[in-house]
Amino acid sequence: MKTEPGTFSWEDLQKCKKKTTHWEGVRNYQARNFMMHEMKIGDGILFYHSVVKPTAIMGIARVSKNAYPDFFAFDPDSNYYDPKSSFDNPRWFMVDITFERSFRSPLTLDEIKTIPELKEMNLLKKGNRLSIQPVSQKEWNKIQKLRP
DNA sequence: GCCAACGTTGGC
DNA sequence: GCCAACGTTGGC
Repeated sequence: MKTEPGTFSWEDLQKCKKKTTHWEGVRNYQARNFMMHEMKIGDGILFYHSVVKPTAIMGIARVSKNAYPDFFAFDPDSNYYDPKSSFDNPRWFMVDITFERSFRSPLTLDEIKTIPELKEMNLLKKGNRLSIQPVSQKEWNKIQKLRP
């Protein structure tokens, strides 16, 4: 899961009550569908800081609640308000995520690029803009070895 | 700050 | 259903 640390950072997550937050504001259908259909309680998450250098995976979080309606879409005062999403027919969904552990040092995009096993990661693909991306088992295992 | 990539919108 | 215009993302 990608986030701009200026909006919501790895440190912010650790300051949350129970180190848990709802992942509101996803307004892309592919990312939404992935949350709705693929992400389940207990699944591992690589938490990635985009835009602000050094861009890097900061650590591991877990899905702690399956997808449910993103209620920020119902709030006219929210930046994430979407009048086309209603309580009865919600268009946008979110999951809850919980902090698990920080990497000793962030796994930077530059480092990821040097690792042959991670060459196929969605993160490295040109034009990739999706804020939530699947990670293969192989990639996951390799990253655990790099940052035990 | 630039710009490629790409998703969304809306007129037709 | 097409596609031009527009907005956003995000690495560089």
